[in-house]
Amino acid sequence: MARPARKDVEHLLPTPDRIVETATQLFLETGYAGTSMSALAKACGIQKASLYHHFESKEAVLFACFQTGFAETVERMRSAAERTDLSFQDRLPLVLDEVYAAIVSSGAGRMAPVVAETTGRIPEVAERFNDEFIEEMHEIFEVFARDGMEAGEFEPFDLGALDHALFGVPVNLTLCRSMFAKFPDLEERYAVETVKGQHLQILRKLLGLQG
Amino acid sequence: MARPARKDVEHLLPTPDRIVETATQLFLETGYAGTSMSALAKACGIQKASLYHHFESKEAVLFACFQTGFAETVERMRSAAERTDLSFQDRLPLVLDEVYAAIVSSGAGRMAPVVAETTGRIPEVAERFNDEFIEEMHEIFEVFARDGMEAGEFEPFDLGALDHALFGVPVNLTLCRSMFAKFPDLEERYAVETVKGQHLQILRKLLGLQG
DNA sequence: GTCTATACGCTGATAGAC
DNA sequence: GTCTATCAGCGTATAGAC
Repeated sequence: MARPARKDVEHLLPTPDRIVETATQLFLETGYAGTSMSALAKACGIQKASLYHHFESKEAVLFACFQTGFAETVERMRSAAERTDLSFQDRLPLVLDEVYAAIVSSGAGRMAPVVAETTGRIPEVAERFNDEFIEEMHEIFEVFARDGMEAGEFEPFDLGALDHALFGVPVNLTLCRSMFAKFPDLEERYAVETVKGQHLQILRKLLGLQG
Repeated sequence: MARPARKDVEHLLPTPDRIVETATQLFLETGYAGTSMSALAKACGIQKASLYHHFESKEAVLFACFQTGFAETVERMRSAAERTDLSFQDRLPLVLDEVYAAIVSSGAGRMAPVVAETTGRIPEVAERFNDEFIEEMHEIFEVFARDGMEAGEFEPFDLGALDHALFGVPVNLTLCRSMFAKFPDLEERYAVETVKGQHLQILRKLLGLQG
């Protein structure tokens, strides 16, 4: 009996990319330890042994998941922060858009719980996550905020505090959206655009842009 | 040959409590799926089979970890928020102390990544976490903030936004402290008291208490 | 590059002695 | 209540045909 034909979607990406994308999804849903190579193979529509043709181990798959997207994400945020054709306060919502893309919507930031889960046994993941993602994002925003203050567009405010105010809200949102992913009212209670709007209010008030 | 004497510390708590406490610690460090019953037994200083005398399954241990402390934590926050002998602005740091205790220092909030990891297969955990912890904390703060505004002590500000400003910062801090637990400079970069102080600045500014 | 088949340790869980 | 001994099944990973 012939093997049933695969769905077209499985051929949209070369196998290694498809594995990484599928693995990312599964790690997000059930964690690293909770995702078996068998489950990954099945979700990819290939046999388990074929995984080992592309990646030498499960850890290698994890590393590959963290190799993707950091640089692009950081560069998108940098571009928004350096839009010198705009005033600082006009750049603020653009920067915020990139922060939410990076952390909540499509982003690397959603992997934070997986980093927490694996940091004990695979510390390299946490190191890369910190060096290539977190530190970069913080630095870009710090420069942006300080320049805005020096230009007199933003009221002076503690840069460290501002940093927490910027990243805390979307990180909390991502975690809630992950914890309550199965709740039917998720999109109501934790709507990205709504929270982003409220977050912008917060930042504008802290930077003295109100009124 | 005689079995080596146990350390005194293992006898400070009755066995079921010791199991729950040890399991909480292990779940925090290596996740639910990443923590085996053998590892738990060894960390408790008992045999694996003895675990099953006290808990009928691994899931039962997880539930027990989430049964502990929610009510007390919520009540401590409520007490702080309802200190009618103090002004609203004097209550604010006390409320913040309880929020940090609940989420960062000793708290139930540190289990959020475990909730995220298990919500797909064990949705009851996420439901309890939401109903008995998150929702309660939000409601207490919302009442506190609204009453403070109505009393004229706080400037009016969007309550939803304020909510994100309150919980985002400590949730982000907890997650960072979990991800970078092995970093030698953890206590420098992510010191609880420092962040709490910066967080208080943020809230005071949003509530119009500056100056 | 994908498959079938398999090695073998570890998993959650149980039986039954003490 | 704790132990030793054991189970079936699943975990990661490999061998070798096509």
